[in-house]
Amino acid sequence: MAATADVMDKIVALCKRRGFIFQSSEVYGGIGGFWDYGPLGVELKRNVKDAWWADMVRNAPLGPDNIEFQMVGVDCSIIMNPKVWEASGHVGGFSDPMQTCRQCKRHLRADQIADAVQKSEWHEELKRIWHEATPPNLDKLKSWARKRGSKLAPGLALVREPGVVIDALARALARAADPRQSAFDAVSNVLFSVTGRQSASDICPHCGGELTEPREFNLMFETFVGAMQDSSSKAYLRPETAQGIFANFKNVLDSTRVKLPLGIAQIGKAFRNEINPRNYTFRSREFEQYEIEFFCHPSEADMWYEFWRDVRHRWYVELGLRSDKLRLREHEPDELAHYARTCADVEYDFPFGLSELEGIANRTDFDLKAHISRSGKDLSYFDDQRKERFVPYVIEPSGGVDRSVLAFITEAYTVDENRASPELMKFHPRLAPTKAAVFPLVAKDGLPEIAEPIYRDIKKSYPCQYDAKQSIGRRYARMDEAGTPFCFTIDGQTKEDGTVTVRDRDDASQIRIDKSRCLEYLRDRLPI
RNA sequence: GCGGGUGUAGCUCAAUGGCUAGAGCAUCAGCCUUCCAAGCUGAAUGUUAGGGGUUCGAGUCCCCUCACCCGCUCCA
Repeated sequence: MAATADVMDKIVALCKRRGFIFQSSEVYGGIGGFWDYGPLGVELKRNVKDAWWADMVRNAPLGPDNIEFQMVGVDCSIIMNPKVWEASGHVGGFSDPMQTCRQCKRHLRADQIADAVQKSEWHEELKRIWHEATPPNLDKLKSWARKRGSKLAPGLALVREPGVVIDALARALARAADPRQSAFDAVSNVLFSVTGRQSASDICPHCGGELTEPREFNLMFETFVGAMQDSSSKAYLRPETAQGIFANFKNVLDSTRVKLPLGIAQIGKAFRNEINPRNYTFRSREFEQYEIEFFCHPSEADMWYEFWRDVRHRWYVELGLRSDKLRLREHEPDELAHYARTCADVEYDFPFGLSELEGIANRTDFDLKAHISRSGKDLSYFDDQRKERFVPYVIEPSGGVDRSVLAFITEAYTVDENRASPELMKFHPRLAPTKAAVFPLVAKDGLPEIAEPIYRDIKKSYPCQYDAKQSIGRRYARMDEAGTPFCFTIDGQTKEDGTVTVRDRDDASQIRIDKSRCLEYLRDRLPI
């Protein structure tokens, strides 16, 4: 674990040193959960998004049995009518009331507490002792508190202040007409706290300690539309781009002559007020998503789900996530969100653990039906072939752009102690921020005069750097850290036979090609 | 939000409560250099996170604030 943490630290350091990723507002000490992309990072991220848009939208793959289907894009506003988020369930359901244990300081979801208490070992034992005798044996309870209790539930009132609690229990039993009616659940609150006011839902399942009041954690950022800040002007920054697509489903149908099956794609920012952003850019409060909502007939939903799951997994592999760190994992039925019938995650094993890059879900007709019901608009679809009107099912491949970028960075990061410059970034050439560099071996003897036109020629087609300063080794090393796949070097031999060397980033090998063929060399190795 | 840790140059780190806060690496300039962070010379770089206090004197001790990191929680 120490070693893997070190790897992440090295990656973070390289990303800062070379200008991939900076902490947002760093001059003011930073701000948690927000990150900036530097000159190399913005090129890398743009390449990732461009590759997605090119491969998924403009040149979408053929469907099962080579079905050609339609794929279009949208770019929706970040702030939408708040009713969108009421319909989608985000206002009500996208928040988790949390409670904190005053004793052990654990943070717990309020809706899971009562259940967890019932299942806890200390609760089982208390219950058993209580029911063993009639009336309950208080001495036995007292000795349990001293021994087992102090281990299992050190935060429990009965354990912390046995005298006070046992007295309170004795009084409660004396008051009861029939001790047998003093069912465990009815008086158990006395066991839990000296005030007797706590119930099983206010007790820490781990240590028996008292919890704070439930606190609302709505993960949506709030803002106000217009200058007046009151409840009527409250709005939200979108927590996902998907709802913009659902809200525009009818607009797209009515304006573009598309037919089902139909995919609508969007890349854009989304915002979630995470309780605790962690793991570098992985869990950010402001992040970018690429999402497809793929609308189809309900009877074909399973087929399209499998299709998209495999297409999306393959896309990551083809862009360089070749190691066994990339995994495709089907969700277990009990893991599924309320809106999803089936779901698979594309996961990457980062140094900080296996984490999700993208989820592919069968969302059924949940979202469209929610918007039909809330807005009163008819969002159903009439299929001319089938002569049938229906609410489409939706397959949703929803990926995190920044998470993918971090995975590509992590996979590309390579340490080779046999090289003079051990650290390098082996980006897929399609993703590499800079595609090539041009160096005169020395900054004299007419070499710069040969190199500069080559650089200017390449620059018209590909991001390219020119560098004549310092030793050649240092220049190669800098390009290795930037992940530049190819370096062209002009040397003395260039003046004699017109050839330059091409140096390969991954193995530092060199070949000579004619100086007129540099651009052609790149075109053969870079798509588009 | 709670607990723990950290905060000195771009990076890694020094500096017993005591002189003008130093060193290596990196950066930049010049020289040299015909293929892998080479060599020589030189330069630039700090509100010691911010604020307050104790003291003759604070990077160092105390308090507050801020930020980041690690747990609890999270899923694009």
